[in-house]
Amino acid sequence: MARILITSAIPYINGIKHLGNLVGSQLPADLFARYNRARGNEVLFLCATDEHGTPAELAAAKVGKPVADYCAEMHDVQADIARRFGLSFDHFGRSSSDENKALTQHFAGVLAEQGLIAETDEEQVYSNADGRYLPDRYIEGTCPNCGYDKARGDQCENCTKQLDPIDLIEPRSAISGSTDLEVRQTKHLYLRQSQMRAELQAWIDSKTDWPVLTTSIAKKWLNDGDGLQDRGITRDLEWGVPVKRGTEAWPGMEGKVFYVWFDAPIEYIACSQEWVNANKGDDWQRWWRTDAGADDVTYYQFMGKDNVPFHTLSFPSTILGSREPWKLVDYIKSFNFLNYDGGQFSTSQGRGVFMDQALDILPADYWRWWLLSNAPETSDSEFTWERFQDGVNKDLADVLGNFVSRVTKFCRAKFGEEVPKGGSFGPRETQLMADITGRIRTYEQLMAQMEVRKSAAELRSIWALGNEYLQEVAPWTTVKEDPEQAQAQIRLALNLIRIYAVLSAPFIPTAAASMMSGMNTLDFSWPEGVDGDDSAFTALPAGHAFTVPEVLFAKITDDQRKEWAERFAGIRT
RNA sequence: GGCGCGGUAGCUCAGUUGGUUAGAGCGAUCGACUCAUAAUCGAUAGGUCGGGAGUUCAAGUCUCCCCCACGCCA
Repeated sequence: MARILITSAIPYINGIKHLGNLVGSQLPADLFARYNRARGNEVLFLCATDEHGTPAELAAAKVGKPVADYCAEMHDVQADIARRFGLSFDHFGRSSSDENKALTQHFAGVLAEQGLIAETDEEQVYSNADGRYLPDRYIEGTCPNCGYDKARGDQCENCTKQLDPIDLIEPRSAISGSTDLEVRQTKHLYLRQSQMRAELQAWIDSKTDWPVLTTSIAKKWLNDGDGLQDRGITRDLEWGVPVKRGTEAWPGMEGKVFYVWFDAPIEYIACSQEWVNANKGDDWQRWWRTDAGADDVTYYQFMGKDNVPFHTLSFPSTILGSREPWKLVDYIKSFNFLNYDGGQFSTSQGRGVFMDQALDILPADYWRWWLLSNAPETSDSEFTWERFQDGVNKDLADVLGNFVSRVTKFCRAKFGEEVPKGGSFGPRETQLMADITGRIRTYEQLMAQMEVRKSAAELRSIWALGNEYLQEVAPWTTVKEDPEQAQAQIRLALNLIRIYAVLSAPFIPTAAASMMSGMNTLDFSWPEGVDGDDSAFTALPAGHAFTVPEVLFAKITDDQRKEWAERFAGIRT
C-alpha cells in the first residue's frame, strides 16, 4: 500500500473562488486523492486558506471588520463551499494558525543559521494618513512618461512603462487618496535563493517526468537574465506572521511580518499539525519528516501555472536550505488557465462563474465532470455555456444516466426489483468483461499519471461499452424468446452499474453514491478483473434486491442555458 | 522586445523515441432498435496536419525561416 501526500495550492482568503481557480488545483487534487483512496492507498490530502497580506487587510476594512474576524468568517465560507463541492480534504487549514506561525518562524531561524537570509536597508513609501507602508501597486499618481493620472507605483497601465513609486508626479495613496506620503528607511530580510541555484537546477533537471509546463517555468526563472534572484520575505504590515528568528526576537525587525509567499507554502506542513491538533490524525511527522517515517511517502502538489515559480524554486529553497530532513515534493502537476466565454475569469472584476453561484444552479457533479473532462492541461481552455450543456447532457445524462435508467427499469418491469438469476454468461458476456477489464487497466494508468482529460475520456468509453452491449444483445427482444438468457444479460448489466459507480466516484462522488444506494450495496471494492468467483462482474448475486434510482442527471435545457448565459454575462457586484 | 505554450476534420482535442490507408468525442447525414432521461447502437461524409525551405528511403513527428493566437516577463 502506497502512501500518498497530496496538497492543493491554497486559495487566497479574499472572496469566493471561481471555476478557473477550482479546476486548476483543488478539483484535480481531489480527483487524485479519491482515486488513491479507492485503490487502497494511504492518503493525506491537505488544503488551507492563504490569509495574510494587504488584500485581506483591505477587504476586512471595506466591510468594517477586524482582519482576524474577517478571515475566520471567510475561512468558514470557503470550507463550506469546498465541502459542498465534494472536495475531500483530510484537513482544510489556515495559514494564520498558531502552528504555521511557529513553523514559519522556525524556518526563518534555521535559514538564517545556514547563512541564507540577508538583511537589507531600503526605502519604502509610508502613508501618514493610512498609518502604514504602501506596496508599490497601492500608490497612484501621474505617469511621468505619458501623463496618465492613474498610474500605479509599479507600472503605468496606460503606457505600460515600468515605474518606481518615487517617479510618480503627485503621488497619493490608492487606499485613502491621501497625498501625505513620505519615504522612510526600513529594514527587510531576503531569502538568498541565488545561493541555492545550482542545487535547484540539479533537482529540476532530475525531474524528467514532470509536465513541460512545470519544468519550463522553473528553468526560465533559474536561467533568465542574471539567474534566480534573492527574494524579499518580509513586509511592513500588521497582518501576518511576526518576524522572529525561531522563537527569538529578531533585532531591527520589530513590527514586521513575513511576506505571504514565504509563510503560505509552509502551511502545507503546518496544516498537517493542525490536522493532528484537531484530533483527525495522530502523527504528522511520518508524512513530512524523512527521519520519522516519511521516506516512503510520495508527495504530489497541484496548482495553476501562476503558482509554479513559488513551488519549484522559493519553497524548495526553504526546504532544502534548512538542511533539515523535510519531505520534498516528488511531482508537481500544474494547470493552465480556464477562460470564460471569450475572456478571462477574474476575481477582482467579478467576471465568470463563482463556486457558490455554480452550486446554486446545479449539483457539484455536473461541474466536477465538465471541469475535469475539459481540464486545461496542455493549454488554456475555455468555458462556454454551450460546451458545458453539450458535455453534461451527452456524457452524464445520455451515456451514463440513461444506462442506469434503462437497465433498472427494464429489470423492474420484466423480472422485479432484484437481480435475476436465470441463464449463464456466454461468449458475448466474456468478451464484454474482457473489454471492460482492459479499459479499466488503461483508466488506472491514466489516473496514476494524473492525465485528467484522458482519464475522463476512458471512463466515458467504459460507460459506452454497457450501451453497446445492451444494444447488441437486446434483452427486450431476448426476453420474448429466451427469458433465461435475458436474465443473465440484465444480471451482468446491473453489475456494471455497481462497477461504474466505483470507477466514477472520483469524478462524480454524489451520483456514484446514488448508484450504489440504488444497487443496495456497500461493496466499493475496486474491480480487479474478470476471473474467479469474486469477479467484480458478479458482486451483486442473483436474488440481490435493488431499487430504481431517481434520475441521476437531469438534462440542461436550452432555456436554462440561455438564462444562465445571460445571468452570468456581466460582472459580479 | 525577450521567453513560454499552442496553431491537426464545422467544434473541442489525441497523436510515444520520424515508418503501413492521420485518430476520438461532439456536431452533420443515413440507417437500426424501441428497454430507457425524444435516450441508445451502427454506418457515412469531412483534414494538402498554419505557410515555406531543408535533412531522410520515409516528417503532423527532426532542422531553419516566416505568419497567427494566447500567456509570462523586462
